Amino acid sequence: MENNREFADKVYEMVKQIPLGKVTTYGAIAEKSGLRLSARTVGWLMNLSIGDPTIPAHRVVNRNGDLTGKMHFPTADYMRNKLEEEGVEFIGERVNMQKHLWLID
DNA sequence: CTATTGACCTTCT
DNA sequence: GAGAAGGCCAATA
Repeated sequence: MENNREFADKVYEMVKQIPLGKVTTYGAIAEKSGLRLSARTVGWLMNLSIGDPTIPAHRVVNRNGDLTGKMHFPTADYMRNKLEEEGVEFIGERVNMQKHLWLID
């Protein structure tokens, strides 16, 4: 059935529900989706999400707050620029998780 | 169909 | 505290 699809669906749903000026982590999404040890798959789905304006993949960062997927974006500064534009504070090359880390309810 | 890689995270040594 | 390995899911060659 659509069991495997459920994971991707949940990931997309949560990413789409990320409030403006907030960022989340792959682990949080993976864990909330039921795949705690499969954070990598989240990234893969995000990669496929590129091209979908409904999925703000630029708001998804890793546990370190580093923009790991910036290289997969149109431009390396796209992610950083977009987040800054939304009001996200940056600490060097990392996002201020302590302030903008959004956890799923 | 098998093997390798990839936007990660956790745990052991 | 730092480093290395394992684990999961999916896509590509």
